Amino acid sequence: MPAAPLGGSWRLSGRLWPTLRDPPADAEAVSHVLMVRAGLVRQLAAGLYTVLPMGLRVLRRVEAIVRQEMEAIGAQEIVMPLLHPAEIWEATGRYPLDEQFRLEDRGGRAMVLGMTHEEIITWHAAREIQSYRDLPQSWWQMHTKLRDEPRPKSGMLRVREFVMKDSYSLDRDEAGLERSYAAHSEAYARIFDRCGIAWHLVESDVGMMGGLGAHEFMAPSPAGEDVIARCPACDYAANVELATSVPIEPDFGATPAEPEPFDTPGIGTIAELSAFTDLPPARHAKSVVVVTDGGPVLALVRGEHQVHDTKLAREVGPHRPAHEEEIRGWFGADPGSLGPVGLDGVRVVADHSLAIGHYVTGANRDGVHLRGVVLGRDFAAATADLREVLPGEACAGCGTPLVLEPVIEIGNIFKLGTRYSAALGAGYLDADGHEQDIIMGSYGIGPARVAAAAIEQGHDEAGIIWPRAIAPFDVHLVLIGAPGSEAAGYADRLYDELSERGLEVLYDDRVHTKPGEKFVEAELLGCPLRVTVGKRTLPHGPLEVQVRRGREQREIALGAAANALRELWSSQA
RNA sequence: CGGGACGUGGCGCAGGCUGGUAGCGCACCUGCUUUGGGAGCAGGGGGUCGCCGGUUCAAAUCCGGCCGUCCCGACCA
Repeated sequence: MPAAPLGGSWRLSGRLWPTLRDPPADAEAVSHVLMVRAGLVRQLAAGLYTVLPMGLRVLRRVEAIVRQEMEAIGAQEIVMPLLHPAEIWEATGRYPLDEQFRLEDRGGRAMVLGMTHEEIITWHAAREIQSYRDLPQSWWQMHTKLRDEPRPKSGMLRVREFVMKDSYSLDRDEAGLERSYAAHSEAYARIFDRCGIAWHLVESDVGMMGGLGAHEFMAPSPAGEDVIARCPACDYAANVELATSVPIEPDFGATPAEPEPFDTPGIGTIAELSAFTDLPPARHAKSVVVVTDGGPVLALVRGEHQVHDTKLAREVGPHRPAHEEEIRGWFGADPGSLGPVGLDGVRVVADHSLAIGHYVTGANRDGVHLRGVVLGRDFAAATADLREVLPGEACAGCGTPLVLEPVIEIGNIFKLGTRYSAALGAGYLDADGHEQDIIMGSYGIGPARVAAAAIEQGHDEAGIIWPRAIAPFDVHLVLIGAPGSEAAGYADRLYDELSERGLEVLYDDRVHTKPGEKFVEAELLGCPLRVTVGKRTLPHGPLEVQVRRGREQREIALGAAANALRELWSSQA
């Protein structure tokens, strides 16, 4: 049987299916171009898309797979409002988030459009869950989220309004959370496998969700906004926001007894400095100045590394880059000659890698640097993981060089713990009669992103190549011949026979469309099999079949053609 | 939010410097021909040139402001 039969078969004539010959001017991402050209979606405004009938079929198939796998782990489907009273969000401190759409009702009551539903789920849990006997629970919905994104982009990959499958687990204790978390993780793995998408499970930052830990499901694609570091040998994989590695150590030579100043006229960047000193970038320490609520912070990484903002934020909290005037005031020098030695009133945080070796740093005097600077001896600093992993650095687990690759985030899972239940009073009485906070988890999938990722991973110059499970149709049947012709009669019968065998068929029975146009549009849409029925091969056959992936031509005998097509369909990815 | 680009029939674009009654391709309508890879010929319909203001006898074109969309950097299904 088809993976997710849903919409039934269609005759194409009279349907809304507007395809475009040219790529839209404002589309860049492959999935964006193809979704618009193939008549799946139309843009209303930045980050807002209308899903057309053909696109909706794809989403429905993804959703059906998600729904089956949610049912399979015992999660229960509900639907929550999109419009929320603001005070629920105030209770968890997330009301001021920039992504929140805010509005008032006619009575002046502050409301928000839901960007996610942790608060609402927890609010209900606080009322419906009384006893440890009521736990565990998993509740989920397939519903719209609204986010005032700073920058919608790449078509359906980053939008302001989208449907999310979001589920929430409620448990008595952390062991229960671990079970719910694992159940969701395994369900997600099945979902993405069934959708025919290549993916990696990676460790991730908890971000705005907060909580105890998180993972993301990442689909490799050049169009991706995230980057993961992955070990080809063991199973280590993490978002670069979190990834660690063993850096490649330079040869430090002997450590000088004390820092030695030297003139570096006009030197500003690590590259210039490295050329000037004839030492590799790894022998230098890079100074990055940010401003936090608690004042200026100097972040130090080795010259070949970049400070990763999320990592720095975990250490020092929210921050912004310092202005040049501020830097002059604190350091007495311009950016380019900054360093940690002899600093007063500036907190210094160094990457772990600086604990070994001695380094060239700025001397906090314009045009002067120090060589032989040693952490702990010449300056004091906390060490932390601040740097972004570089490709080729060793996996901390097994030593194999890591690979970095761009990815699309298609799903995520969070161990929330008690952050929301504590804030909203969602507790239960345990077996001893003690009040406990519910331990929560939250789990999201964006079906439209799954579809977009499938296109990013499956396309050629002619158009989309859908994985069979989420293609809009299983078979694209192209009739070449007028109504009443022998070809039309045969195509009508084949349409019925294929449909009876559980295949969903798009029957291109349009009368005023040229054969060439039908072929081109079929390849643009990208269903797994295209069958052509025309007088060229009738009445004796064979049927011409094109396998979309690779555009390979096959011939199928007329007798038992429907069964043969079903077999061929079953063999597709 | 910082930086860049672009807004001209449904779609893709030209015109703009050098102001003078808006053009091309596709799509659409009618007719004939055509019917296996986005058909041919003929005829036809459709645009306050993003908006507001300014300069000018005259503005798609020059100037100013605003709005919108996309791309690059800081944020997330």
